[in-house]
Amino acid sequence: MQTENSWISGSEQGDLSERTYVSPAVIRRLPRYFRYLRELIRQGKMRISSGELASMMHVTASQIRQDLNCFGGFGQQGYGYNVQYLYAKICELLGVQMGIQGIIVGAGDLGRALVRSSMFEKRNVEIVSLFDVDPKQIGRVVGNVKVRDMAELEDFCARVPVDMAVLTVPKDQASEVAGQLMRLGITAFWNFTGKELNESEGEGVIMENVHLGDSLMILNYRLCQRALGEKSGKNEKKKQGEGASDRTASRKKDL
Amino acid sequence: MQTENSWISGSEQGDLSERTYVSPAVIRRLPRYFRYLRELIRQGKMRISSGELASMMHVTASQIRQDLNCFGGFGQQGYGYNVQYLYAKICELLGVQMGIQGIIVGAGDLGRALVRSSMFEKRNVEIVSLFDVDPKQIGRVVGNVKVRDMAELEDFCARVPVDMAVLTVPKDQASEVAGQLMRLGITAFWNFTGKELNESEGEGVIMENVHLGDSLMILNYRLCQRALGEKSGKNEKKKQGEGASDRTASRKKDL
DNA sequence: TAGATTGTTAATCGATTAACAATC
DNA sequence: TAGATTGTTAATCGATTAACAATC
Repeated sequence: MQTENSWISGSEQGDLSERTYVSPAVIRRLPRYFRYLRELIRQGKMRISSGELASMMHVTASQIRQDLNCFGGFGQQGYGYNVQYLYAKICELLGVQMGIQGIIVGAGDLGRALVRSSMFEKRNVEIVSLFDVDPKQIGRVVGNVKVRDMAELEDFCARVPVDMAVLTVPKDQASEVAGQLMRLGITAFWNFTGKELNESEGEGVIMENVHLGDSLMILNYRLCQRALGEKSGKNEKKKQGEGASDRTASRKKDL
Repeated sequence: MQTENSWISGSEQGDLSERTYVSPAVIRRLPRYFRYLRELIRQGKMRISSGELASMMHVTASQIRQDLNCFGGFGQQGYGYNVQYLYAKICELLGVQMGIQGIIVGAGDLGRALVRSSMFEKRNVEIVSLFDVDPKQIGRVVGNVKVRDMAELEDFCARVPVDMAVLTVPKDQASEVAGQLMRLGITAFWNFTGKELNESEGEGVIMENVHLGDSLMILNYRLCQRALGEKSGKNEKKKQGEGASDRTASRKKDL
């Protein structure tokens, strides 16, 4: 049996920078691989087969092999995948090595929650500043990052390269603030405002809209479906401890 | 020309509660229709054609008609769709009329940000309480909702029907807290912890995992792709004001 | 070598788009 | 009525799964 790492230095397995078209469906799954591989590394696992990973992730082994082979062969027949190597490759695909710098515009609860999280650090994204118009926020240091006045933004952007802006301003200010940032040369946005902003609003702009409400709606939909299923009696076995479906009309908030 | 509302009381257009199988792809798009229809109502628009809505949403008119017809005919030939009526139907599909009650477990920045947002109210979801273990948070009132001690949770659940719990606790406590809530009879979760929790962990459990980091990764990926495209010179027209790609090695945080 | 597991092709399945008859 | 636009079928496209030869 070979050593765990010997094969890593094997034949040049597909130049990542010259890869051909990869479908959006595959791309959207990469971050999930990233997360699971991270967890496997944390657990000290050295190798994994597509079948084992598939059962962890609740997908088919076929899909995993198909996905990874869009970018070249990362595994080895009879062995499986080396966890560290595969993780490194996924990181490379996702551009983690770039180490982009971003700012957060809007230092409200959400902006502060994001900057304090380990999310950016884990992905090699550095938040270099927060911006707000609220005097109560300006000057604060949140999670090691200083909150600056929006008035300083232009000057700041001239001094510090900003690859990306996280938008956590109120919805009704989203368009205006985004426009302002675009004029300062910022071309990538992670938009939490709930206002769906469009990539066509600026030449070559990357806009990643996050709609938390959509996710809540899907949850609501599923609760509704379950309730309908129970009511129509199609669900034979009566669920026990089910408080949601039959409930009195009285709902006092009890504050 | 008929009045704007006359046709609403027309023939029974498909009983929503008896509908047949609808594909997940369609379901996932419903919240987006919900958002756009809301905006149209806000703008006072009375009717809209599939073509007009399609160009607003950057999808095909065909897809919109196909989607809506999964649930029965909501439109009228030669006229289009009545905005109010269509909105009402989408709400019905998504179960907005249910008016579910939820709690938020974890009163950190994210939990507080969520409870203060208008997200729940807009979707007829009521947050009846926040819970935390931090004495500094317990007793506070955030966005009209009281923060209670986790120790009171069991008693609270016995008194108040809780359909859903929002998980905003730290990642390493996610599994434990979710288990605790399941034992108290809560069967639906909106999980922000970053720890991917599984539906199979409880009988009939609905788990909506939110992975903000995945969205950040896709943004990072796209920035990477753009940078590669520029480097390989395939992008003929030189982008102006592009600070992200060529940058000095010095990156001081400037705090 | 024999066993295991990938890489890859072919088959299936599902989702989107195009087209047009129905009808308001 | 004529024009507009849906509802719906058929055609295309894309994504997933199954199967197995290649190979470590």
